[in-house]
Amino acid sequence: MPELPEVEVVRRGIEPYTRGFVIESVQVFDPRALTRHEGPSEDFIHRLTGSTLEAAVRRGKFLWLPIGQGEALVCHLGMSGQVLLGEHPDQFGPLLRVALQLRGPGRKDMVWGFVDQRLFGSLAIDQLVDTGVSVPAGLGSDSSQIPRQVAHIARDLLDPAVDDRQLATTIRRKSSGIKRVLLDQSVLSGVGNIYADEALWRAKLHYDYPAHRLSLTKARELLGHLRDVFAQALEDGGTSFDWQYVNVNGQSGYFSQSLNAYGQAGKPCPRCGRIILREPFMNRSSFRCSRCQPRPRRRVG
DNA sequence: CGTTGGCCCTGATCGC
DNA sequence: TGCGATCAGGGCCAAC
Repeated sequence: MPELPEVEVVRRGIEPYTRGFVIESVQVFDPRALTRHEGPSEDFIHRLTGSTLEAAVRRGKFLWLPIGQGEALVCHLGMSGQVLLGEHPDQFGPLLRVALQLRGPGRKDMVWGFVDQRLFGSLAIDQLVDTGVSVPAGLGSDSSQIPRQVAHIARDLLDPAVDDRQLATTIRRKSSGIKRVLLDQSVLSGVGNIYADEALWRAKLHYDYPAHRLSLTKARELLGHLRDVFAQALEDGGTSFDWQYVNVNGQSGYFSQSLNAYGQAGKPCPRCGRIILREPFMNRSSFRCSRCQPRPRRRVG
């Protein structure tokens, strides 16, 4: 379940193999991995073949690699996507959906493998459009251009252009529960189920706590917790909840060993010792401490 | 317009 | 051993 830290680990992993690397050939083993691409597989292959990668840029959970001509290869890992680097497509296993053969300047050839079990991830070629502001659109490039299909995605908490006070104000204008707001990629990006639960645990907030009832201070504190959780996960090389997430070198992350709430149902809260609960939330699960994160009371009147 | 609920997709795992 | 049920959840979109 790659979220911002895992995607950033992937970005850093592939970055040394982008600028100046030419895509010699493209193999699409399963066109369902191209659902974000407007057009058939042949179009994807044709537009990518012979192009030169310029950078590896990330905003939230979206990655894109500009290829010139105002276009970029856009990559979203979905739930189970992986980007693997190797020497031959055969080494990536049966879940390999797309392979790119790369030739680097003065280096031997290499293969970029897109592996995805559940097919929620995908690759696409998309037009780069102006964001309308001069600051970089994402991490990894100075360009202020962004793929059209990523334009509606908000900046993330590792983006220096994010103003916490302004973001906290935006959050406080929402009428939804706080977790739903954190997961809304048009408010802020990069947060998924795992890091939302971890940050809410640190902030001692229930997932249904109304966002508009947060004080400005509390909202900003929550953003700080999210940033801390991201930073710790990045240090650890990304969370790996199961074998599905492997970083670009094929190594599993291990932040999952330091999770306080997510996936800890039935275990004692590391802070107070009360049991961690698992509850249905938006067709998935939410984990919280039964004491530290009590269900909010209805406001009287 | 803001908000909300449901759907997509597959393979690992579990229970019988 | 076989097989159906269950589960994982990000992003999108229809509906309210």
